[in-house]
Amino acid sequence: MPTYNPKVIEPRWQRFWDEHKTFRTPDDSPKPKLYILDMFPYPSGAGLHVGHPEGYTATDILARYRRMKGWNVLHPMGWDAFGLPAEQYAIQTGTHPRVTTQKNIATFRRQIKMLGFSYDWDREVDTTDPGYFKWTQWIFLELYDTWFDHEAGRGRPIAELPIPADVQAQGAAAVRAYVDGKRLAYQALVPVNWCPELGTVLANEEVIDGKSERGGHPVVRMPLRQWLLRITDYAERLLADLDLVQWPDAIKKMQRDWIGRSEGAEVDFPLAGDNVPSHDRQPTAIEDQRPKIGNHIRVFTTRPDTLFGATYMVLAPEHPLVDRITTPGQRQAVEAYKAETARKSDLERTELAKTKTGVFTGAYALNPVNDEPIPIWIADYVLVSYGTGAIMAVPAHDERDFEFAQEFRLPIRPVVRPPQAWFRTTKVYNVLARMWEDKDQRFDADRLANPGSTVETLSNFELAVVSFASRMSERFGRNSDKIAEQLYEHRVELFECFADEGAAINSGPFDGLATAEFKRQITAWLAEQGRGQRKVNYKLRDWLFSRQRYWGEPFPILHEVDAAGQPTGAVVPLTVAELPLTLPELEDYQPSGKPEPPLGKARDWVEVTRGGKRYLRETNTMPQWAGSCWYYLRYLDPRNDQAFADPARLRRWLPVDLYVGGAEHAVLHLLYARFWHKALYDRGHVPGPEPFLRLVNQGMILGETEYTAFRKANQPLAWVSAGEVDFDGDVAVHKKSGAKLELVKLNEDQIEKKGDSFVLKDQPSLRIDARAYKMSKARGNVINPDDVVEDYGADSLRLYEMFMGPLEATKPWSLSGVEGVYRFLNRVWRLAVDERAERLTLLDSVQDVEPDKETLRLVHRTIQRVTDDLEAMAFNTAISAMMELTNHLTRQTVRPRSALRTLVLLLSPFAPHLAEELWRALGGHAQGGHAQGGQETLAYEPWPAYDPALLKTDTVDIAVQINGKLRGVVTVPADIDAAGLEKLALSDDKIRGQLVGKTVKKVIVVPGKLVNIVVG
RNA sequence: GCGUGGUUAGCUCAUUGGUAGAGCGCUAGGCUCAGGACCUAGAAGUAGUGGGUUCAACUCCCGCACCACGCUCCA
Repeated sequence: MPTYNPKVIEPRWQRFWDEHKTFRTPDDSPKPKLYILDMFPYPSGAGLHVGHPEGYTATDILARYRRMKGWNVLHPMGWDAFGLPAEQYAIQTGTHPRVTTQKNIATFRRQIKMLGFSYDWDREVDTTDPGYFKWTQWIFLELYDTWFDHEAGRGRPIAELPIPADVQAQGAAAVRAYVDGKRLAYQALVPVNWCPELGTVLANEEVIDGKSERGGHPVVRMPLRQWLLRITDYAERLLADLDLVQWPDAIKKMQRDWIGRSEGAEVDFPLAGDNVPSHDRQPTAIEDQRPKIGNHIRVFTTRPDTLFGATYMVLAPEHPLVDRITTPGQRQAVEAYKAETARKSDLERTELAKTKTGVFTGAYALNPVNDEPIPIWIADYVLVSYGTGAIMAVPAHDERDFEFAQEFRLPIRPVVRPPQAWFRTTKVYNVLARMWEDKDQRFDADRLANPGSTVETLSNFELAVVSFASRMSERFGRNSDKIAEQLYEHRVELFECFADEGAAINSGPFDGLATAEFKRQITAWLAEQGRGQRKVNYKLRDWLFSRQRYWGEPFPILHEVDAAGQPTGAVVPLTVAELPLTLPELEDYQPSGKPEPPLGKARDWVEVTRGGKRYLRETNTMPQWAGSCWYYLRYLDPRNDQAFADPARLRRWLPVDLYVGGAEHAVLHLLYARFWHKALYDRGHVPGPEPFLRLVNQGMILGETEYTAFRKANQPLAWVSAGEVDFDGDVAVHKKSGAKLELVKLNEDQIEKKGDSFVLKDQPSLRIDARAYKMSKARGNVINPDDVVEDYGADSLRLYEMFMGPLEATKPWSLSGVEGVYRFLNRVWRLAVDERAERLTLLDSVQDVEPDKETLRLVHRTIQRVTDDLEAMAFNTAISAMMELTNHLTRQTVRPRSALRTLVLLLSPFAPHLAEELWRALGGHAQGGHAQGGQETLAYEPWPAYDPALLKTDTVDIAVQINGKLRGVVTVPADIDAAGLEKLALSDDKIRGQLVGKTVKKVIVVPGKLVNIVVG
């Protein structure tokens, strides 16, 4: 056993930590608290991936480090175990998802424990455990019981919702509808992303380019009754409170973009003519989700200052007004266009956006600022889901409207005068400049007067500019700025679209106003006239919260039915005492192929009679996000069956001090969790407004770098250089010929670096492709952590994952890198242990002596570097520092025990098994007796401290530059002053020789660093 | 198309505007029957590219190229 054998020591220490509950976290410790959280995994059937241990190792290192620094660290782990794969497996095999899930959890738990993480396993949670989802359901009921008071800016109990008198007057049903329309959890008939393949609807966020995020199945849109969560009510606070957290700027930006706040105005354009039905009915609560219907078209604009430039309007093809306003003559064209749009997937709608399409409805609206009739079109570049689903088009000042107007020859009216700087970048300005110069007489007035001579030398564009400019020059001379301005006002079609801010023109009484001021005034005017109002719009949509699946949390909701079995619309929530509502057992999990949830098959479960009334249970289930929205709260009190967590514990541990996970959750999970947290906060259940104080995203780990050469198919010698190839990782195409090329995978020893690319060793003129790819089964480059642990041990895997590079970076896996850190751990082992001994014995060279000066300095320097690097989460450089110290100590024939003990403590958060073993060999704790785990573990040893006085050296090497070029190095006492340093540098033989015959103009002295002599 | 981050030794990365470094890998020698491991020594750099600021630029500013990630008709 004297050689380093992770297979023996790692399981032994894991058992030790388990049996002694070394990492159990007391809730009542006097030490300062620290909550270090990992994003818990979805336990898939494929087992742990090397990406998981990356973040988990980083947090484990910090947790272990902080414990040694005297903090009471909460570091838990659990399972996000509801979700599609287990259910898909059930459909295929008939195995209950619970069985599959428990099996997968067992695998994940084994794999994670095998890596020696210091979790408090007494706090393990599982989102599929009824004891857990009881409280997921409870939180849903809290949301159901909450409305958002926009005046107060916070959620309040539904009992406090004021009911308007006119609603009250309409009776109980109206009041119920009104209240239900205000709840944070509400039902609506909404167009959903129905995925026939998966048998479920998906959230917008789960649909990418018209396909499901998981599996890439096609998605179609259809209306369905759904549960939604009113996250949009919290948009403002979700945005503002980003200022309260220490997250990467990139993630904050992604959340801001996702919320997509824009300020502007809603403006009503009255419909012109008599093609509008005069009756106007109250929209129902469900219709309230859709654009307003009335005798006007309501639009949202961020540029109300351009209202005078609105020359047409566009409705989304799905806009409810379309059918009502379309004139008989246009109906056929409109219907055809609508059908065409409906056929297109979202992907096609955006990809084919190169040329704008649309159809005139035949109807007109009146511009509210000047009562001018403008045509109403439909076009798919207007989205029904954003704003009001309708726009006013200002082609002069909006790129999309500009393109559309050009396509359909609609009028363009400039209402904003661009600044001079912009004019100077235009083609018009360029023509004007050439016209004044007129080197080649092309713009000569006499020749212009004679049409025959100009046609072939001037383009139509030039001709238009020139003819207008020559008239203008009577008034403005050769002032291009003035003339361009005039041209813009009268011949705007000669310009590109200008979408920025400027001064108002062609806007009646508002002419001359700057954009910002114009916006203020026109918005006030619109409000006064009852034609519009200030409006803040969000890209964020309400959160579609139901899934037509089996393996998810059932909604704790009953729908009342009448004697005929038809729903009355009344909804009754379960009481807390009735929770958890568990899933019924099913015979089969096969989706029906229709959007009816599988739970509907469990009739006994669905049909409920209470108090003489009949009810049906809600058969939708919650999405996977639900359980992960609040798991960090449950860790604080995982077995509590009276509350989701004890308030005192919530106060003690929140917020999470550090949250580490993949950037793929940058928007969805983190936004949803923040939303729930804020709702809970408003209802007084959690102590602060934000759940996660600090967030760090680990980067992705790619497969090993692959080297690929290309050659023409069936021509073994017809190589093609990588520069001439379009290669996406799978298919290579010859740029010139368009021919598909054959790929040849190369080994590292077949290639070499030449310049900034790799070439074939045998044929150095042939460049090859070198890149690393995402790990995937299809590519066959997946690394299994089990294999790495089997071959090198958990400590090597941990250390390597941290040594690969900065935590946040994307980086390729390298087997030789793993071997490198494994050899490093072997060297550390051999620093202390006699490999030839039968039992664990220290080498004779390990002695109780004072370290020499250099060793002592290096030890303290290493403590400083490792400590600073840990604070900065720069694990890779910390490891590098320990390697340097190890290499130094290896060279010593006498190794001071104290130096080794320090190294072992520094290394212990990274490679805890090896460190524990060596710590024990080196004598363990001097006094003995620890609060937790006894004296036999180093887990609570004080972290080494360094003495700044010991970091200093007696002498330093100073660079001497002449005119900024290094010309010599002088060794001087470390504490020399500037004057002394200058004198020493100037008197250095080498430097004196260089200065012969030159005048010293200036000497720059930076004590401790360098001397720069500037000569003439 | 827009935004963010990046480009330093073969690889992965360090480098408060002041002498370009580390680890791994590589090469040679030692040890070994040999290989591996180990020990010793060594080579390896126009800091992507072009400008600017400065006594001095890898570092600050601007342009370009390439890579990664995010957003993408959001009115």
